Amino acid sequence: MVAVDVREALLRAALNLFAELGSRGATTRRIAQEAGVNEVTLFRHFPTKKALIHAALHTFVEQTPYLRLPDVPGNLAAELTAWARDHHKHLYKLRALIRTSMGEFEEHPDQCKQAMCVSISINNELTDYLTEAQRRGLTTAVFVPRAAASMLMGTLFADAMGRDPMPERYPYSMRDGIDHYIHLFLRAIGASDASAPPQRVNS
Amino acid sequence: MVAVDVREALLRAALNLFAELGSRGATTRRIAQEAGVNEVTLFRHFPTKKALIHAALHTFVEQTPYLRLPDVPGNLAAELTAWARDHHKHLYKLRALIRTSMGEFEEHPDQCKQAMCVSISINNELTDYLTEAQRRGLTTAVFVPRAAASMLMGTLFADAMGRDPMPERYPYSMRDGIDHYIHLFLRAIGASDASAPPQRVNS
DNA sequence: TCAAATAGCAAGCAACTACTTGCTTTCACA
DNA sequence: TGTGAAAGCAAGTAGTTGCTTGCTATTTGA
Repeated sequence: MVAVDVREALLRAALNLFAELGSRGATTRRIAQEAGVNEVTLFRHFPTKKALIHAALHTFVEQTPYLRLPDVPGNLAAELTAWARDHHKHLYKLRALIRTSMGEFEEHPDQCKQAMCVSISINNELTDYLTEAQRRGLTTAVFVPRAAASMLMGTLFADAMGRDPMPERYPYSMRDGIDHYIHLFLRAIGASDASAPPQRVNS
Repeated sequence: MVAVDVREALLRAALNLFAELGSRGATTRRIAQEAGVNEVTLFRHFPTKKALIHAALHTFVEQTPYLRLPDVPGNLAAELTAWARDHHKHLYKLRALIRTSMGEFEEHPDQCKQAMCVSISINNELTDYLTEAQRRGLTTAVFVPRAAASMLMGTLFADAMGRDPMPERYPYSMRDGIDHYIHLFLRAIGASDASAPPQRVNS
């Protein structure tokens, strides 16, 4: 096993164990074991456990891709539905990591902010998209784009985070849920084609 | 100091330290110190640390009051605004505890569910309220009450949890934010008085 | 006033933590 | 074939963890 493999194995193991057990629970012994590597080797690649976890979060965040919204809004219903599905899928896949990071905000605010910075740029992008839609007259209602963006993202976020701790709150499937949310959202911003009840959209 | 005081001091200290440091960080030494009590005394009141934290969450959850929605919906805008303000205030006050509980879901799912059960009943109550509003013709749009309830609660939840880790995403005040959310929400469900832009409402 | 309940205190337990040291093994590459 | 980088391994550091033991001081209620 060459050096770069060991490093990557350690980063991946650290990320997985951090997501599952938090930074206190992700011990150097466990990380090394999960990476299939001796614990001493861990300390030869990273000076401290803190540095390892920081690096794990950093490289993960910077590798994370996400679906971009069009610069020029066209079909709001179609574009927002596709975007919401992708964003929700992404949040749901990373739910353990996100929950753990947020849970450690009091103790390690910088580490938490590091993990959350993706969400900030996505929020900015959605805000820009809604502002542009508004400017082009694709929406008829009066609303504050940033607040509307927070509403839609907050809805998707809460759904993705709350689905397994509170299944009672989400008796519908993810797909149906997103259709409902988008339908409500389109009417909230006065998008013209929001009059019909939500229909299945093939993606 | 009589026995009941010691017990309550321990419960309160355990809750605070759990919210701040998680169950791994809330050590029995620290809890005892915060409660102004000897560590041995802690183990005389609670058999294990686990039992103490469980009891702390349990008594806290069952003491938590929350503003009820009217059984019979009248003025949707006024009632939902008052409710949303109260609910958001509550979430924001408990943000550290909620974040920590959710962060430990992978490791202690039952403990997390225990803390989240309040949110489930609130969700049920809001769903009932919206169903009744729909039945009485106070809303003109077609929507699924449970999904709408999740949307509003999700929005408030994400705002309360994300405000301090991501201030960039919430450049408006809590009060203004809630006004915007409610305005959007009322139009989403087709509440008749949702045509005007959001105005300050004295509470 | 006396006994029972409850607290404090000092000490210690075994297990685990992050991290180190010294030495040996493996292996690509020149 | 030999050399240097990188890995493994056994052991040990000092500190922390949940929890216990044995004993003493204080309070409380009959």
